[in-house]
Amino acid sequence: MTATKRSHSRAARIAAIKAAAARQLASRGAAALSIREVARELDLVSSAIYRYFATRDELLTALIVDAYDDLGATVEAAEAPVARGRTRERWRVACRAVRSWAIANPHDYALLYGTPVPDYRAPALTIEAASRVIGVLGRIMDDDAAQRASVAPDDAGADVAGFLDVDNVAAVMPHVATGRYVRALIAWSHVFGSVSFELFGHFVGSVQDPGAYFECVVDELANLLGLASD
Amino acid sequence: MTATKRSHSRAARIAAIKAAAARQLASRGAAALSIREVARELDLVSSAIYRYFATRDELLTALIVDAYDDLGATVEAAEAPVARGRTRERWRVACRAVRSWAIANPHDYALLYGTPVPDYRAPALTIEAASRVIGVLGRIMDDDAAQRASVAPDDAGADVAGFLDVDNVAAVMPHVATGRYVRALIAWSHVFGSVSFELFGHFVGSVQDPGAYFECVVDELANLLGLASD
DNA sequence: TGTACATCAGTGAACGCGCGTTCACTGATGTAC
DNA sequence: TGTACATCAGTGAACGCGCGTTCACTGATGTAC
Repeated sequence: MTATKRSHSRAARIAAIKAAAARQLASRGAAALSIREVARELDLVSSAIYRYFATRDELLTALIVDAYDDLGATVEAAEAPVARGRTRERWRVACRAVRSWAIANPHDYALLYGTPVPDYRAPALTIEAASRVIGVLGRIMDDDAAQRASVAPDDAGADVAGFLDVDNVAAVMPHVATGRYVRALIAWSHVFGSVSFELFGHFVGSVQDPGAYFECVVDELANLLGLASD
Repeated sequence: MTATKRSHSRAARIAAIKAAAARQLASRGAAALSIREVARELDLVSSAIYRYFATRDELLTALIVDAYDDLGATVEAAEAPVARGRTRERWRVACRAVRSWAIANPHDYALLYGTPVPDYRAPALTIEAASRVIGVLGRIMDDDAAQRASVAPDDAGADVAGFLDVDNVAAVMPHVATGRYVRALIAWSHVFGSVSFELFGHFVGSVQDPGAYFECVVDELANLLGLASD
């Protein structure tokens, strides 16, 4: 009982540490995240943090997992209200949500999809956390395929079994034909590729209004996927 | 005359500093690049470096410019031997060259296309240097369009003038119809998006053999661009 | 309910490290007459 | 060709900074009998 009291305040402390660290991440980026600075913000001595996180990397891992989860939840929430059958609109909304989240949280986005932090090795935990967004985008493609199973025979004749993790991909979108996996991966990865290019400054000189451009891209990808128009 | 001697040895020093810095970049990444470490490698005192580069950022800028140039030259060299008319093959070869270069020089690639270095603002110089690779890929698309001007009417009806830097894009590929610009940008940026995903570990769990996958992607992009098959 | 003991949060000092940059300087290399 | 002067490369010490992590400790909170 009192045990719960102590563990409750412990949980609160952990949350406070993560929140402070997240704020620092948001304002100065992952490289600038420092245990001493976190401690300062909480009016603690730096060594106190070690009661909660054994190492800087452990704290960073927690932030990564939280960020993936936040992104996943955001995209889920954005896409949920759209009628299940309107797969193209779901796709659009989900893609927009990814981009908006990235723009609102550029350093978190960079932490997840940018250059890996040097000397940091991502534990399996983070890979699992990453799957939430993948799940949303995959489910949309899958629902579309399920609705119109007969329509498009796979044109990409390539035998994909040799170079994809077919089981994993199939688990995410069981109704999508194997021959369309490559396009699905292109569409999925391109969403992040576009956002990265925008955030990292590679559209300077070619794209003036990234928001409008992104809309076009999302529709082109929907075409590539053969999503039903509406 | 003797003036040239001094300036020659000066140029050699600058080259040596950049080479040492590039080695460190290659082995530990941009964040770990340190003027003191560079000086150590050259058996110099750290302050000596300031005779040649006013600041760490200036050195970093030089490395970025060199890296863009190296990438550009590599892709140009790879694509040059292919007959000009075989645009699809040129596209394939150029894309492969981008990927190979990235794999061979992962830290340079990350410096160019990954998360921007914190507190580093890229001068216009680097943007100019970046255009060399863009030029190669753009020229291929343009040559293809020039050869078969009549063929594909633009299907993407979007009026692109509002959100692209149409003049700049047109300068790179004057024969490509405005309506195809978005696809061209998708193809171009996706090459880097795929390479980034591979290098940064986001294909773990879905792509087993990134080389084979990349081949498929490149062909899909060629289809998207409507490049003549051969 | 009260006491003896164990657990845990947080302290404060220290270790050992590396960094970018400045500054006054020596000595060699080049220039002008 | 020789000398007086200016330019430049490189030195060595220092400034001031921040970092992650360890360790022996105090005092409060919780547990067992």
